[in-house]
Amino acid sequence: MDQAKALAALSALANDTRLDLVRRLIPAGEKGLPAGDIAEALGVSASRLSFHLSALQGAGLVTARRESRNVIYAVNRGGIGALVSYILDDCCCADPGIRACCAAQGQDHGH
Amino acid sequence: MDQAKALAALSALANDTRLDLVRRLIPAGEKGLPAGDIAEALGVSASRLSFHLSALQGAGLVTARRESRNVIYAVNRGGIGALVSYILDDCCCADPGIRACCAAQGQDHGH
DNA sequence: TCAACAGTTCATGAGTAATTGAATAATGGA
DNA sequence: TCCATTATTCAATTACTCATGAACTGTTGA
Repeated sequence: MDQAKALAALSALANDTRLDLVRRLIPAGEKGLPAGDIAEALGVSASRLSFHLSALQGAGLVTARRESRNVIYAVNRGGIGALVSYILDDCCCADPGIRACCAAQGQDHGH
Repeated sequence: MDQAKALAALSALANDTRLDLVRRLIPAGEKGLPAGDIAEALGVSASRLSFHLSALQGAGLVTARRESRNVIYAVNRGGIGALVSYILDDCCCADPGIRACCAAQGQDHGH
């Protein structure tokens, strides 16, 4: 991942609706969710949802596939992982302090 | 970290100049760097630099302290760590696939 | 083929972010 | 005190992001 792609991914995540969107898609895993279901769950208009989903898709954070009338969106774990790696390794020069700091939170005693 | 703070941090990182800024500040550690040195290193005007540094500071990603005529900026490892934790744990529901995916890159065989 | 359904795209307008250069602090030395 | 240094703030401009609703595309079943 280069800086341009990282920037696209960061910009994609830097939005309330899109952060909610990712949070909804994660539990659905590879199976994904139809756009309509997501729209209803989040209480967001279809066009607005489409706008935000394509932002996430353009940034490589979600995938889309058509199934009959529905378009199914699923989170792209690799894309999110690559972004986190970029932040930790490229941007933060693999600083051990930062990695330790966020590894700690992920386990038990979140500070 | 709540979503509003995560959003502020993501927005702060979602910018070319500010990403470069973080990359410059990391090696300097707690000691930090004077604004003027950073401006020169990045080839950015003083006012523009000040603008971007205060964006990072507002998001809790860097700290600033005055030392005589200089203002010294240093990266806030805890702030960046908290953001990464938020992405991995809150937003991605601690999905093991994503954490594995970015832990792998940080070690040896980055895919 | 026609109508209903599921999503996307487009046009508009409102709000926000970024760049530039000039003006304004704040500090330290002569 | 006066001046040079260092950095921030302000005003103006430009560009971008987002929300909204209408129009459009693609798909299915009657």
